[in-house]
Amino acid sequence: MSYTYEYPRAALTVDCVVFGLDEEDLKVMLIQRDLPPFEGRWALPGGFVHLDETLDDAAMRELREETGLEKVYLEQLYTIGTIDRDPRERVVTVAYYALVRLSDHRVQAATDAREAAWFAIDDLPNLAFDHDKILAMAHERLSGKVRYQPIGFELLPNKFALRQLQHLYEVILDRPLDKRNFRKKILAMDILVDLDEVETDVAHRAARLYRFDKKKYARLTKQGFNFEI
Amino acid sequence: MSYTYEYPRAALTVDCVVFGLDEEDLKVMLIQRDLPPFEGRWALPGGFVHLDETLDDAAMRELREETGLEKVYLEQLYTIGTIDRDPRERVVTVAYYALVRLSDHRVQAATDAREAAWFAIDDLPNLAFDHDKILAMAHERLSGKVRYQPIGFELLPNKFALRQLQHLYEVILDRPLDKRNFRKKILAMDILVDLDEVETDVAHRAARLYRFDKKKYARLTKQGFNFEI
DNA sequence: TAAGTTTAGTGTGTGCTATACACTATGTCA
DNA sequence: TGACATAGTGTATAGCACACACTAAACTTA
Repeated sequence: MSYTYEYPRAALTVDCVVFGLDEEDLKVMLIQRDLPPFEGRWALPGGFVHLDETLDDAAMRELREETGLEKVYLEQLYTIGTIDRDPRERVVTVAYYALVRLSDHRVQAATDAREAAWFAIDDLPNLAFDHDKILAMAHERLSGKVRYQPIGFELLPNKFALRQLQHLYEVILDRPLDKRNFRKKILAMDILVDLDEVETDVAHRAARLYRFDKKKYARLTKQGFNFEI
Repeated sequence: MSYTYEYPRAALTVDCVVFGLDEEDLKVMLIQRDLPPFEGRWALPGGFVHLDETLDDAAMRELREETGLEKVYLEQLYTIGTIDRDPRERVVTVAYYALVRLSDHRVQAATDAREAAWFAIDDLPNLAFDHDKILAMAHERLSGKVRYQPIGFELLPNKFALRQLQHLYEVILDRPLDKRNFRKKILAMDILVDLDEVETDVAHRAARLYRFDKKKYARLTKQGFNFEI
């Protein structure tokens, strides 16, 4: 089967920058290419957009197929149309970034035989295509957005301690935050639910657990409240 | 001439939301379609991406061809891949928004015979395709971005009075601002150059003229300064 | 030329918010 | 039971956001 058009057309792909957070670093999931070009190099998960799916759907499908991830927070980042970004032909890619809870989605192997792995954001391998640029753009967007949108919670387990939340912001914003001021600020927003539970299996005093209250946040937002760290 | 591919491909277009500001309102430039579908309806300027041009270039070219505008501030907005957004076939569009100085670019007729005209943002006609949604998205982006990036100056003449600048923010943010606080804030940023000139041909006390100092702004930004209105 | 009209241009006080900063409480482990 | 590790808490200060009203200057018109 083949398809013919009056004018030449670019191929359209999606690529995903998948962020995860562990006790140490901000991480990114990469897959190892098993085909030329850039065979053997690490790359962002992604692939061609089908004609019967939206761009968002394509991004989700590729994530599922290549990394086994499902139901993650996904947001469009930017569309890159540099002419020679793919050595084979003109390929325009719609870049997305995703936030996943490493605690839930334990480092899974890719379902379709390619190697998939997490890399610390400041210890990345050489990447295929212009994926380093896309990744840098995603990182920048995340750092910017996390301060005025409560998307950070997408990286934490549903139940989390305030220390974990603070750690998240310290890692993403790359600067230390004052514990007392941080707690004051976040609790004053009144968007967390105190679960009346504490951590278990920790070798020290256990911290209280909270969860992010999406509904309350939505309500407050309608009343003009602005999230900001 | 025709082009054949192994898999079907979406058509790729760019569409531009062009903002301008006059003494009254925030305006948008639209063109009247002279071909089906939506023949006769108003639409965003835009068209197909050629294979030998980047997306940015395509957006600039379409703007030039359809509205006569050149050297305007142009920024990518979002890529829309809804499946049935064009009744003919699958069309993915990369939306841009542009800011132009109405003072420089006097309302020009389109160069390629289509009608082009400015519309006040809150008095728009029915638009073709999903252009109303794209326009709303652009408006939202502009309102958000104008507060923490000095892009508003792209809508003003190079020499402007503080009243005009304040008016710009009042129109875009859709709320009144206090004159003294506004002046204090903007002058304290130290990103304007006092030109030691005054308005002419006004029927009242003439205001001093300023211009935005791009270089100074860049320098300050490197030192951690953050623009904010 | 005087009065009227229109916009330019200016300063202060008050309350809130950001920030800096250090100790006690509680649980685990040896 | 003592050492260790992290949880959890309050206050003081400085700077910033915001509210607020009058005088100055230029032109217009009677």
